[in-house]
Amino acid sequence: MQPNNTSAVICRNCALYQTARVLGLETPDCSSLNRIVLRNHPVRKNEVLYHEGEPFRYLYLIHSGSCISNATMLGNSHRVMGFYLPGEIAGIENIGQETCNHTTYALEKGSICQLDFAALEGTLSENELINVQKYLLGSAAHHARQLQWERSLTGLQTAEQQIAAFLMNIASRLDARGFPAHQFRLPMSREAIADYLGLAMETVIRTLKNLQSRNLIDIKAKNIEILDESRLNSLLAS
Amino acid sequence: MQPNNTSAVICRNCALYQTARVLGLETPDCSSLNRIVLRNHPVRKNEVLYHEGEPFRYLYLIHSGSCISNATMLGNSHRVMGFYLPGEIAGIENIGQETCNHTTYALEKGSICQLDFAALEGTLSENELINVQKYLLGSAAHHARQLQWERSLTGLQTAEQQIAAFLMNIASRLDARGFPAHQFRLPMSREAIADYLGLAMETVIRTLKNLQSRNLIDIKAKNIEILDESRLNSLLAS
DNA sequence: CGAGATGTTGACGACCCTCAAGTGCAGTGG
DNA sequence: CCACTGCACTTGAGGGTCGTCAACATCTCG
Repeated sequence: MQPNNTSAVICRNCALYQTARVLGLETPDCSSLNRIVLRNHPVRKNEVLYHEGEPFRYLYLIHSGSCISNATMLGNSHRVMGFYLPGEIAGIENIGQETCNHTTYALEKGSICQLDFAALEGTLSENELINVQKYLLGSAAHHARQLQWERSLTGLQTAEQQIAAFLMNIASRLDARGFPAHQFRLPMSREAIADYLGLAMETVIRTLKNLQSRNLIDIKAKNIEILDESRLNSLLAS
Repeated sequence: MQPNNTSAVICRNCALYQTARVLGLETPDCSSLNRIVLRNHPVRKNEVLYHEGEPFRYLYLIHSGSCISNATMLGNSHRVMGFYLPGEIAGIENIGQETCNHTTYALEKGSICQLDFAALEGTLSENELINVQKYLLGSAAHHARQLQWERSLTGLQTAEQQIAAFLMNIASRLDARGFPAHQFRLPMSREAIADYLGLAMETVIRTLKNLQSRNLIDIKAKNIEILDESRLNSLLAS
């Protein structure tokens, strides 16, 4: 068997690598987590990670690809609750309750790590458990800050500001994991963006086109390039 | 000194009581937390718990009264980020970073418990620490779910739906801590509600008045009574 | 009691949603 | 290779909701 260099490199982009480091492992191959981690598992487009209402047990660390979360609202309508990009942890908001309250599935082909959260306690030493919990607590708090910031953007602002904020948000999250932040692919449909932001799909399209005509961004289908980050940012300062 | 019955009773309404239980204490007086907890500390109206940018160290468990969080946005404008009601934990979203990113102050006279988060690790036994971390992780995840739900309400809906959702949200949070959920006081100003929801203050006022004229709620100044919960809920199912 | 903060009401206009028609593109089968 | 079908996306016209502005009322507290 050849040395596991490739997955080691991939692992650096993902939250699991951080988790491994917290465990006191210096080797990035995460070997001593193998009992509770399903590593580098491929997922197909539209493959569901977890269903709304099913018992909560696993956290999913996105290696590559991206995911979308949907939830059922009052009146049985559905709503896009969020997106997970490479390196992020899907399912962390389920901690502390019996069942999952979103349905999360892959937007494109990719790979994930599956971490058996329920088995953490029985598997790790007390010291290891403290470190993993500390790490997850930090991640959950980070997630909450992220949501708080996003919540503060919706409603008050114009559609243009919301779209700009959405793009900057995706860019900064990609940047945080070492991916190119000025040229990337929006894996979700225009409709999903609209649903997520609470706008009409037509407004999303018109606004993107308008930003393009002013040379702030360049879009071709799902591929986006941020041409003038500072002007895009200054749109948010109202 | 007389037995500490009153604060023991108060303590049942607050997150600290839960924290004490996780620590394995059967007595609700939280006595063995005293080294890291400042208990039942009175706060005046407008008294600041923590400032944006100052080092993060404490969690604040609201005994009585309520708090509001503000944050500085791009362009030095300010925005209401959230409210904390009795029994909730202010500051939990700061975990994992060096500094606080909101300014949080009391909306009215009340009392709080201050928990020295930084000193948790050195003070508690490994087993106790695991339990406290587990509890805080659950609280942070709960907070994230709450924010996710709130985020999903803003933007898509009409002003009326947002106001209705806001009222139901406050009511359910009060209900969760054993307070009356159909008749309560809105401790924050109309302007703060508007800012929080991303609406104009005038819209908040007009919408509340409209709900009142349809006998869904009754308002006198800051005192609100929910007259028809089911119809109020059905507004959300669009 | 007076002054500033907070809350209320009305008129008008902009932004964005709705509805509807049309375009481009991917996958399928002939 | 080309129609065909379905879906995502695009574009246009019209109307409703809510923000802005301004005047006024009420509350709070020294």
